[in-house]
Amino acid sequence: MPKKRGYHHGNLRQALVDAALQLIEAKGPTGFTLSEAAKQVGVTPAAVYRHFAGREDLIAEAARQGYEIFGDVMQYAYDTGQPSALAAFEATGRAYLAFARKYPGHYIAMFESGISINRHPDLAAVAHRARGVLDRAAADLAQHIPADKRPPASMFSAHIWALSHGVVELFLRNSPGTSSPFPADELLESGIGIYLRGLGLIDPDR
Amino acid sequence: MPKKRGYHHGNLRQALVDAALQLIEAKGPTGFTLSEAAKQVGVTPAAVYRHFAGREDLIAEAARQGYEIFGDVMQYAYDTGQPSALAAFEATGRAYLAFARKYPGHYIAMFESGISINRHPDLAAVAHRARGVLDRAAADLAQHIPADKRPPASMFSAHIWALSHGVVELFLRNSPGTSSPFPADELLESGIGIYLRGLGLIDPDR
DNA sequence: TGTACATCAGTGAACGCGCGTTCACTGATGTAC
DNA sequence: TGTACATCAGTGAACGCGCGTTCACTGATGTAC
Repeated sequence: MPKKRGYHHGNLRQALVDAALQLIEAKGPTGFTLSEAAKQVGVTPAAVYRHFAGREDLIAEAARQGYEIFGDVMQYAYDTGQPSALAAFEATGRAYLAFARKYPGHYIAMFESGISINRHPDLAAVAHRARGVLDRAAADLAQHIPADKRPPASMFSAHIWALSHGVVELFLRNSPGTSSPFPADELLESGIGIYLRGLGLIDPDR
Repeated sequence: MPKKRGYHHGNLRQALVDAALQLIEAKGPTGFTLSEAAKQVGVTPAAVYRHFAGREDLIAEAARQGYEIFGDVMQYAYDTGQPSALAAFEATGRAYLAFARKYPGHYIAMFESGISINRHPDLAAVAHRARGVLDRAAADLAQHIPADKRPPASMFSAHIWALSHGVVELFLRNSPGTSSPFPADELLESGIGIYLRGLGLIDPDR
């Protein structure tokens, strides 16, 4: 990160996004203000408008970058688990939590900032890509269930997505009075394990 | 609800809570402002301070009432399922979702308003009570698992809580680009079903 | 039943604040010749 | 290499706004005698 070089900043756009992420992480999506992000970067609030249409646009960009990273992380996890459908699926579940832990600012911008994903087409696209990885992992896994008792694959991914999201919201951060009884990873891991056993995909005695 | 009777309102305190809940439901926890709640009730912003210490105090009261209702709903569901531990457990899961659907304002105040539950002791107490019902249902259920392969009961309740919360956040409301593939109830119901099967508590062929 | 008075529950004006946003501007940078 | 000029990326002052909160006040209500 280059020191400020007088009048011109050099990479103000990204610096603003980074500042926004930092503020969001520190104070929540509400705590972040355009002016404060500008101040943190050492720039006048008006300068922001050279790069973004406004406050929401800046948050949207932060979220977009988050979905980009999220998609990559999920894809990498999926690839790592291959060729085992089971391993790939478990890996994506773990990756979800890892992402939330490692990129809390992005996570909040994506899921808790109240951003309307459908108002920014590119945001919707990149979000869809990330979601697609989990869907594919679920579809692969569904192949291993006898067709007659096979629930739709998108249902799996929805279940796992919901479980992961709930674990993050309730147990990763210190949410509503949650004196977390277990570490979040362990909770998610065991939850997914029991779920997969319920699908008949894991030996009950494993 | 009595018409405004001139100078004195009659039940301003509760009217303000109701207005806050309505605003929170309509615009999210951020959208709610003290002044607007006062205006909606037909009263000066200053009048609010006769009844609440300030903005956060008002939200806290809304959340408190939410936890009160939530606790009742969960308790009722638990009782309804008795004496079957399984039925009671499933009922509480369903009750979670029903509560979120029926009382969205309360739900948001409780879980998404960023309220710090530990700053208001009575809030913590009433939240703890609600949580306790789910814990008890899980403990009852754990009795039916052979002791040597029985995971701690608080883990169940955490799993179910997380799954329920995730379903609400992602699929009940129209959250981040969620073109919900399934109704939330169905999703939660099936998820819990698979989970319980994974615990060996439901016949695989049921 | 009537009156005096204490208490309660509002008013309305004012405040300071920080926000998002705009505007005309100017300093720095890049480029054509 | 040097100069003129267009373009870019900032400044800084100003704005209107609605917020949360305070204050001295006043109208309405309840109660004691």
